[in-house]
Amino acid sequence: MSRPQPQKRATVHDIAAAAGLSRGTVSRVLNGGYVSAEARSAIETAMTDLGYVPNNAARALKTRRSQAVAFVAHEPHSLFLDDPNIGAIMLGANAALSLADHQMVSLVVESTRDNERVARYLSGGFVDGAIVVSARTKDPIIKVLSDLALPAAFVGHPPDLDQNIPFVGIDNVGSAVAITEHLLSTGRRRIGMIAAALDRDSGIDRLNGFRAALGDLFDEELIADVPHYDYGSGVKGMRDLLQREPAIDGVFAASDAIAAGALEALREAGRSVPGDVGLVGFDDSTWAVRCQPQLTTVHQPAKELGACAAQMVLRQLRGEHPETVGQLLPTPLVLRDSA
Amino acid sequence: MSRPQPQKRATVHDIAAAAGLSRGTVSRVLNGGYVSAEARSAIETAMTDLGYVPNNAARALKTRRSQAVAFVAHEPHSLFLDDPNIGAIMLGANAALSLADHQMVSLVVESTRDNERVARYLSGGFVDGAIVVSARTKDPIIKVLSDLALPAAFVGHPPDLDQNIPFVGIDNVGSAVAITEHLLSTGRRRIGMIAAALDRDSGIDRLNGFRAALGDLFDEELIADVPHYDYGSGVKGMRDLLQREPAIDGVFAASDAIAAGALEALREAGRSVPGDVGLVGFDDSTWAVRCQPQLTTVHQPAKELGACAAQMVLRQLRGEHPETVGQLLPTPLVLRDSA
DNA sequence: TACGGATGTGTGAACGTGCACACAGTAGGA
DNA sequence: TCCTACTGTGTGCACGTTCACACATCCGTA
Repeated sequence: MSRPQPQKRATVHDIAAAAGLSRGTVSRVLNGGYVSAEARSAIETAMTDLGYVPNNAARALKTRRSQAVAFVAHEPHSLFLDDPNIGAIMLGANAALSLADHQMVSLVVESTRDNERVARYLSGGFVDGAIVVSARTKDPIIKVLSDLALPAAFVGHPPDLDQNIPFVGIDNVGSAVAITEHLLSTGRRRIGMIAAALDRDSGIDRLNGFRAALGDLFDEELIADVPHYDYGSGVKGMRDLLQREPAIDGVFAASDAIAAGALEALREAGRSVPGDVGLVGFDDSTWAVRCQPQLTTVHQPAKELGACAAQMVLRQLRGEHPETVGQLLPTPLVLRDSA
Repeated sequence: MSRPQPQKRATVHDIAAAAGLSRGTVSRVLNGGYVSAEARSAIETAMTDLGYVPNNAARALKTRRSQAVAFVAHEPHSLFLDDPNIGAIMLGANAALSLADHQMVSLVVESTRDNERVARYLSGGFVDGAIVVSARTKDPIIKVLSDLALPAAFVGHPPDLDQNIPFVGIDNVGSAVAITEHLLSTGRRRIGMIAAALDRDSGIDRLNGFRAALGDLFDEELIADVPHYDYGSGVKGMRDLLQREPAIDGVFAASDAIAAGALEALREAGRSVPGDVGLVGFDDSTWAVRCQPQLTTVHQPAKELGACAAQMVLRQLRGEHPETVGQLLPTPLVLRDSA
């Protein structure tokens, strides 16, 4: 019935003409203002009839708003895939943004070259704001954002973060204390930790919490320091610990992926979990339930973190100043079979 | 030294004035055309001095090009996280697009409501093209794309895909034949399959390949049909198979995640792998090396699939018609320990 | 009657860019 | 000498929208 209507898209002019009104009134229907009921309904039917969709580029040009927010992930690609956490954060942010009619544009920073590309992109007016995850200490992006005064929010917070940039995170110290105390409560006394990513706040804080919870039982020798939160690091770290202290009876792995790797190393060394060694992880990711035995771990509300960061950016875009600069989300302990 | 320069961004006018030339010449420097060497260098220094970045919105408005390509993933969120494959495809596409100065915008389709949102988005001129992964048979998005005549490419191809829309994929049938023949070559005779996602080309093709390779040995009873390519489905499917045929000695899992789940079910039933049962997967994802024993599987070039789809869209944007409508990438067998 | 406010509508001017066109100068060939 | 082709540059307009402003109408009240 209807013609294929190949490329012509309806504009405000077209629907104004169809409704017998002016461009201004159409604009007011879209953006709010005084419009009579008849005018509004006439325009709305015209819009559905002609299948009107506002032209984003024109709107962006005039309003100086792109309706897009960058999601900057500072991770090597491989880790991006290996760590389900970051994916969940991204999905949470995406959901919150699209609910507010904003588009998420994801940028992966891997090399220094990428860093420049992203800086140029952020300063190019392509986005109205930015969500940054897993930034490092002394990350150049922190300075870029400060200089641009671009509305932003961090997931996690590097210690040198600008005071005015809001962040959302979890209480890594408190969570580490809680899970370590759980290990202690099951009677473990020679407890080690596979600590990862010590160039980031999350890594440092988990180690500090562990140290604080153990008190006199803490032994520097029982810390294995690995670069990433991944499976391979877990295998390596656990082998290391076993060599240094064969009598080890408890391990706090800085992530579930690391715990899974540790489990493998323990199995290969003939130790049973939780019989010989109690093992706990961190994240409550899909890893936790995949393992045999399933992992006792700290639940990290990844989706909520992303959503919360998105809200923080959106609030700034609405001109509101975030009443809380930093926000910490709760992290319940999840008790399963590994400790 | 330089003033903070709070919000004013340089425009073509500004650099034209700074270089003592006209807007037109600046535009020609940016987009090609006759420009003298002196004029070009004068403009280029003015651009770097003023930190000029072209205004995307204005350019998009004028050229009717957004320089953005949608990445449409038709997956439940949970699967998006569970399946590393799709993440790798996304990263491959992203890399190829940003190399060509295009932005990738990822859209996750989960519910029918999402479907409408995406259709509206695609028809809204926000993107110049679309990459679609894991579309279902009779997916409404196929019709939307055909109607819009939007440059697109599919990863994988539903049988009812429009003849003119290019796709890239792997030879699922051939790969399934190859891996099944490997199982046969190790002496297995009662071979079952955990088949998944039979509403998609990949799922159907893997099953068909399996059937073809087995010939007379094929037994309908030894097919467990599960909905998704995930771990949980693997556990369930394998339990099912074990109950139907305790003497089963080989299993082809439709994905590595499924194989990992199957491994768990086999362990729980006291069967050894590869001793009692030979097990093979599909994807060569991180799952394959995490398992104990590591999985023999089919390597799926996920990143390349994404990159290839991106190229197909870019070619169309350049006005070239893709010389090959469909392209299949090679999938080498990876022999490890599980069979 | 006149006035001020609330409500409703139309109009012109931008936003920053690319492109068609006009124009100018030079060189080569008939 | 004139015509054409090529190189190089400037100018006006349009892309589709929003926003400030002007204008018009209606009401209640001084």
